[in-house]
Amino acid sequence: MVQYSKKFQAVPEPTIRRMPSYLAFAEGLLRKGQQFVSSTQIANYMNIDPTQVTKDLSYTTIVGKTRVGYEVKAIVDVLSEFLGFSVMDNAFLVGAGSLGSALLHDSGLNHFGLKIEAAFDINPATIGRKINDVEVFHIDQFRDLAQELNVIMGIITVPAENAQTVADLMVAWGIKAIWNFTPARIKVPDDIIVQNTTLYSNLAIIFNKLHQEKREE
Amino acid sequence: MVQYSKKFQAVPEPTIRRMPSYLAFAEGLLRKGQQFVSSTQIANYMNIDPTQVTKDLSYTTIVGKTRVGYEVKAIVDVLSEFLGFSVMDNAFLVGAGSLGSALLHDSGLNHFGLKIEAAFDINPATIGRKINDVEVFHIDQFRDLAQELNVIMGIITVPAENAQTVADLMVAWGIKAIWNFTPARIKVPDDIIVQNTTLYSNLAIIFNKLHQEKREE
DNA sequence: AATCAATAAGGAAATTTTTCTTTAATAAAA
DNA sequence: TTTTATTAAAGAAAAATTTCCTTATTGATT
Repeated sequence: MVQYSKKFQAVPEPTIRRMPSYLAFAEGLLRKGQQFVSSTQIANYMNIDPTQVTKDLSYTTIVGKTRVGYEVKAIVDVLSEFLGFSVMDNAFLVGAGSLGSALLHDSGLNHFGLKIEAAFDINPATIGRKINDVEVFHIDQFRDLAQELNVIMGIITVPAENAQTVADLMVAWGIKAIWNFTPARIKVPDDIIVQNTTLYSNLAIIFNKLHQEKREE
Repeated sequence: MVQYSKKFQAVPEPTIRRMPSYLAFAEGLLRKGQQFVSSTQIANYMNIDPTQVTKDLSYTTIVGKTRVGYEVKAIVDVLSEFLGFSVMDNAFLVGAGSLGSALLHDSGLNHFGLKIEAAFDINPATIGRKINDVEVFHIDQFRDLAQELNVIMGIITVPAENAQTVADLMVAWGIKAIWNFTPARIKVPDDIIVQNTTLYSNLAIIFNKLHQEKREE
């Protein structure tokens, strides 16, 4: 594994997974005008242990006040910054099908620092159309456009069997990170960051729990 | 935590998360006509340790053959069954916005054992419409329809601030599991299964890795 | 026929993550 | 002013997960 200096200790992935929810909670409190929030409150909201919250927040520069809690505004500011939500990164999306266009419509991505600059597909019916102001190009045009725009992320929302082909293209285009929404795993060079997001994994977890209940009866 | 007999040992969540990818891989091999697959091959595809694969598969009834591997067809059959993808469960979806309609369009859910019977919203523009043959009703009609159809799962794709309200409704309707796509955490009775699927968590992980690279430079 | 190499499987060890415990600080209450 | 209760924070312990190690099996090679 990669070595880090003590200053930049690697943050556990489960911690990073929880942080966006802390942020969403704090944003809500901020809107309601609440100034401080305790780890107990956050833990209660998240249904986790309070020490988990303090441990998680200790990876950031946020410090709490005994008997008071954390400043809500500080959580919002520091966490947005920490999670990389406060700087805008550019992305290309390949596969303007149903999931692809859902992402194109999702303003949340914009809010959390991701701007989808262009979409690509091979379906003539969608090429040339605009989805939520993002134009859909033929995939062959990717190379030219990648030159123009400073795009660091590629989003794959094509059918699973085409995932590797698209990933290869993205690597060739010089993309740094790939967000893969297919259940297929892709092979890329070591320096490319890959995040697999498979909805069906979540479905599997739900079904497993449902069936577990049945087994216990 | 819940107690299980040794026969029905709880399967680690990370294992269940990986299984749909094993399944997708095996389905691909089956289409290509490959009869056997080794843990090494699967591990190579997944970029994980081979023993991880054998450990994961050992939770199921699948057994491998030394020097040969696992039967591809067995993996497909057993894993589909094991993950609950081979029986169809019924769901209601609340929030027919962009993410909601993407899910309605996604044939993968059907393939993996989930049928969305109806969708609900409060937006008059979408009520009455059909999205991929699924009708959109006003949310007040939920109660009546829940009686008719044997719906065990509720899918929440509304804005985060309305998640709790919708969840409360779902619990009142007698739903057993909730698939929550908002970053908000919902409070439900202990016997209700909740699966939180927040896209932005994945975004946070990517950004974190990207920034880590920068720090290492 | 004998040897070699690849593999599954089970157990042990290491690592990671979560939970528990203790301590110190401090706002609120008495 | 003193006491009490709540909290953050740091460290220890426990639990969960992954990786390593060993063994046995068996198809392929010599």
